[in-house]
Amino acid sequence: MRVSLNASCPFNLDATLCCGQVFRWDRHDGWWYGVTGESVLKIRQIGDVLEFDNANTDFVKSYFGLKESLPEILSQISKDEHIKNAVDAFNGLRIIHQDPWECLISYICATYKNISAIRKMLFNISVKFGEKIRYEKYDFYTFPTSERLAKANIVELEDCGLGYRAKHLLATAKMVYNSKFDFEHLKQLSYEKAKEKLLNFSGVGLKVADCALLFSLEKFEAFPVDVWVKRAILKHYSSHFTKEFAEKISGKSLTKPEYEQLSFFGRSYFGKYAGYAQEYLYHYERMNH
DNA sequence: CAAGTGCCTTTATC
DNA sequence: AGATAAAGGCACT
Repeated sequence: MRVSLNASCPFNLDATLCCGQVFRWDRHDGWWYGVTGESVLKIRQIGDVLEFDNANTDFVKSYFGLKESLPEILSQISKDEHIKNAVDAFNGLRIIHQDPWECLISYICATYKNISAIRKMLFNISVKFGEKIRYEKYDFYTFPTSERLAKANIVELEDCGLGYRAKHLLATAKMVYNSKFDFEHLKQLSYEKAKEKLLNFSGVGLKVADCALLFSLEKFEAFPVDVWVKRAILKHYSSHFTKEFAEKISGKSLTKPEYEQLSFFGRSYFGKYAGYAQEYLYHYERMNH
């Protein structure tokens, strides 16, 4: 399948898959392979042409956020020179519409880990608890269902390299499975209400909730603040805070009120697409630190 | 090479 | 309410 992207629909597949929002995509021979739902999606971008196999066009457009008007979003968040530089560097980076269950579990695993470690944990979980799919010459695994993870035992999960995250993952899987939790319903709630619901899960604090809201529940005002975003804010937006506050939060992890303050700054300064600004700042900071 | 640091933080306990 | 310590393990220096 081929789709031509016109000038009003900028897209950068590599940046979108490399910027650390998703963890289960791999590149082989110039093509990206990832499991979405029950099947493997194979995709590459040559110039303004998107080529893919094993998926329909509507799904691809919706998964990669191609239905949002990126030029409109980028013009809304381009409030200053620094964000404009980040946007220019990675123009076409889009927020992926991930599966909410997989996204929540991924970011529970992500606490206090780096991206390569997160990828390993999620790979291990998928191999052990997911279904194998053979596609071309590679093996892939579906992301395990809440039922499968709810029925796992804690040692099996720890063996996936999860450490203390194993108990949070298990507790959340049990809550989701036993209550038949409806993630789709969260999309209809306000950012605040949906966040409140997510915070009830074990292993889900402000940062993890913001990631799930932004990357899978279409709450584009969510502004997750991790160490990289904190650094970017201190470097380029410190004038929005007192000198004492900036000094206090540098070089240590954030307390709850400190997190709230930074995240609130992001939402009010960048507006309703603050999450896009966050992702450009995050990626730009990581690539240029 | 050993040891230290950092990692897309949350929770339990004061 | 708000601060503090503890919680895998691995990659990188």
